[in-house]
Amino acid sequence: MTMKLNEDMPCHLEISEYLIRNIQSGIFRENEKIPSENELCLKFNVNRHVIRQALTRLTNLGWITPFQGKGCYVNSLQKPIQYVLSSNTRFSDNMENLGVVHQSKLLSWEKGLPSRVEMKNLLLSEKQAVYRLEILRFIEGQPLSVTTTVMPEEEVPQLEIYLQEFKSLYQIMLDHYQLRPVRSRSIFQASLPLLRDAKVLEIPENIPIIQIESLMNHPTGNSIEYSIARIRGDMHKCLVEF
Amino acid sequence: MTMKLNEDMPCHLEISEYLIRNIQSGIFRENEKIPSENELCLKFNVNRHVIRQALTRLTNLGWITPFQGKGCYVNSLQKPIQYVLSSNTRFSDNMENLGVVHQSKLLSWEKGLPSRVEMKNLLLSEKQAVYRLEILRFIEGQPLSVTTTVMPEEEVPQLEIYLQEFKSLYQIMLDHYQLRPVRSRSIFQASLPLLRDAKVLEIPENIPIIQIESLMNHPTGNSIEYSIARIRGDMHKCLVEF
DNA sequence: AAGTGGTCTAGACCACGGC
DNA sequence: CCGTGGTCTAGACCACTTG
Repeated sequence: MTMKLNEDMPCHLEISEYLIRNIQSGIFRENEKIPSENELCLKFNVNRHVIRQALTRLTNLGWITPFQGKGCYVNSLQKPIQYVLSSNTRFSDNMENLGVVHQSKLLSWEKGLPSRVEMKNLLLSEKQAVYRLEILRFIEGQPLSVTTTVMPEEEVPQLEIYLQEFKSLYQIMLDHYQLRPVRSRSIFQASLPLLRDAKVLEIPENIPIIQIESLMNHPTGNSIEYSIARIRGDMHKCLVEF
Repeated sequence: MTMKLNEDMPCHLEISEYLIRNIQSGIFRENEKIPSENELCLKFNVNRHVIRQALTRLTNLGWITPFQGKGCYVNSLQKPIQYVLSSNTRFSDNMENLGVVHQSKLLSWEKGLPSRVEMKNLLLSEKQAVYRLEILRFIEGQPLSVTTTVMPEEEVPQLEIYLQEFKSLYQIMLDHYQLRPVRSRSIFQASLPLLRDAKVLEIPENIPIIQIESLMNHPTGNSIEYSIARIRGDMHKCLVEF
């Protein structure tokens, strides 16, 4: 059973639009396999290369994920979690409030001298060491975000001791340093992930992420934490109230 | 002069990485042409199709833009404008403060009944009509964002009169209705543009955008403006202070 | 007319997954 | 083993830009 196509649009675009409509209308269902490349070749009576062009577009736009040897599967469409950003909220609080299963994992950490940007944001001299942490956060078992967090050593001396059994940065700061940082500003930007971030987030490199650069202060005033979070755009919304 | 390639990576990936490095290091300069497909075929001694795969990736990641009959040109890398979002700032104010040349254009408008979402946000009944505006904003002559703005008719009766010579929505509200809306909340999300938005923004459909859904109130309390802005991620940062 | 990118065909071999 | 997607070749014609 072959399928006719219009003639004003390139064939591969026509086919990708057709497939997208089929996903949107639920004919191809979430997490299920779409027809194989060969089947689509027969259906549309075109060369396999044309089908592959169409499927590449669907992959890039985040509709499907191809698996070698298995087929192309429709991505489960995320209903983004709504995170409330205010001066006092942190990741764990938000997820607790939403009743969402969450988890943090320390990917890596280092102690070193601050970069120019870090010096500027944390008001440090070039000799004041900082801790730099890479934290991966999950909700419902899925990677949601990677965050680079930088703190002056003098605020959290010997932090490595408490990193052995890392569960929540907030908890460490509270339990061992009596610190309760307050958000002073955040900067939002949409972008594409770096290859490294795309890998740990388990997404293709074409999926947009929201980057949130934040500065957290002591309640009394001085900056103690500078972080850059890269968050899957399709899993996350961020609400700010004024 | 041909070029050797490693063997552990697919050839097209290898080539696209090579080209990206060349752009990053400035060997291929901003707004200049990169070698043609045929030249690259000779250089790497591969089929044209392989080169096209590599160039497709570069296009999708926003490095180059192809022009039929001319060649592929390196995109000018944007330094994103930093917009301050607070309860009182609007587009014009921000751009004035930054000393940036800006402009707004009314793409279309309509008067109609509110959707369910609009009713919920603006606290309207299903019989209360709304004005719906599509506004395109430019900075330095380049399209930056498309915004859909919805306002109850009763707040801005006979708005169409003032839309004839549209320059700034804020100005119209202030001059003709003595309204000075205040931002009550915004929701941020990174996503890909709809085809329609990609066209008016003059970007490929793979470039991430930040979507900002805002609710603006009367200083006294009730909601008077509900808007959804879609903004080029590479041209825009949004700062929120707490 | 020559060169560029855009589309499409036909066919080959490989790597991977599941039966 | 077969079917799947991933890579690559060789060649064709078209649409568009430039000289």
